[in-house]
Amino acid sequence: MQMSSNISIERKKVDCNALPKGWQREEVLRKSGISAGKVDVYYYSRAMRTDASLVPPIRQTASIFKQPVTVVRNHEWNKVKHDTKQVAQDKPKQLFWEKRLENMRACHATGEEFDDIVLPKSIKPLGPNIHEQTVMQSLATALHVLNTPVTGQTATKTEFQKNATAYINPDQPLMQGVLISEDDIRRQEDRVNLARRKLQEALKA
Amino acid sequence: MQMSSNISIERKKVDCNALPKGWQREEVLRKSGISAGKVDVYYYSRAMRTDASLVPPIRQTASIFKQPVTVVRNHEWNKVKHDTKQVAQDKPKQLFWEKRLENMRACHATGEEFDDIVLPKSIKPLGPNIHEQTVMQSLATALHVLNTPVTGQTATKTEFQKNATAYINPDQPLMQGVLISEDDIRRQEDRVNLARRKLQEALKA
DNA sequence: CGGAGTGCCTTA
DNA sequence: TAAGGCACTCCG
Repeated sequence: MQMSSNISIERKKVDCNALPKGWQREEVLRKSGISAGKVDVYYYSRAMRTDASLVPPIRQTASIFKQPVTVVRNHEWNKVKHDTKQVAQDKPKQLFWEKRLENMRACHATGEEFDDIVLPKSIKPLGPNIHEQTVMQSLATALHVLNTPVTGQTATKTEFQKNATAYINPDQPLMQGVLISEDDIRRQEDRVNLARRKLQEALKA
Repeated sequence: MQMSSNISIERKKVDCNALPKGWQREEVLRKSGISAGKVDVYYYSRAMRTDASLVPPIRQTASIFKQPVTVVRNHEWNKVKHDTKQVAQDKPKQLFWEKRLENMRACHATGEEFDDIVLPKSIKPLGPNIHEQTVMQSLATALHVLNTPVTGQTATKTEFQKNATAYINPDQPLMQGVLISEDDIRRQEDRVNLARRKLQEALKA
């Protein structure tokens, strides 16, 4: 049986010289359960996901939704166990927040601006005055933030023109629904296989 | 590389006569990787953790807590996207559900009842009319269901007598807080080492 | 943090 | 060399 002599060290960030510049190693001790005492190691290049600078520019004010409330008699108020699971509620989402990025361009450290990125034809913008570069930013954010599939909006173009605010799905980027066919999958498999064969041949030489 | 000629047979549970009653053998075919085609054999002695019959008798009705609600104009009601993340809320926990087990006893298949189980002296019941057999059931359920440490209630006996419902921690069994000292750990290590030595000697003979 | 699933060392 | 068994990774 092993026990750490210092129980307060359960998370530590390490600047590790063996790592490429800008990478960081974090060790987190598992505190409970079957696997208590094991260590999970995480590597980060640049800022973490929770970094405020990577959060899209949605409204920052507090939630207006009602929260569950427990009423207790006065002399017991400081003994009540608060159920943290119920307190955590999502903030309301700002619709069309992508518009705030509309006139901004990414640039090199030198100040030189990047060229526009060209999206595949199957990705079509959806929404009032949403054009290619805005969908690009919307889609990139969705891929970065969502931990569910990115499929686009399900409402039709007509519905969106009638009342975009009513038909928008705020979890998905501002593009028309994208369908991946069996053929698409097969084509992608072919590309991967081709790349593998090329790699094998390169390794032989 | 070996592959089964019938790809649908990649997991099979077998009632094996050579096994003691109640045991089950499962064979799982490895589907990918270097060791694809190899078979892993698992033995189970009773139901798995997810078995519904093992869930303690907590209240089964729906939540009475308020849920976030979105008001929409009438002609659009069937187009609203419901945010599933917000709908999923925990059911309220039934306090003192252990009382439902109070007059029940485990028995053999023959109908013969088990003797009462005697708990260590360090485990003390806590709560209105909670006695040894009820703590036993409360504790057994906690050990089975929790994936966090089982430590007992933190409130004092006096607080519990004053207002059990206010001071109860519903995540923990109905026993007074239990402390494991370094000495307890050392004593347990000694017991394990002794048992190992006995086993070694038995294996030599 | 748990569990499914795979890597790979040990044994005979 | 294969089977057994444990360590480990990966992902939800």
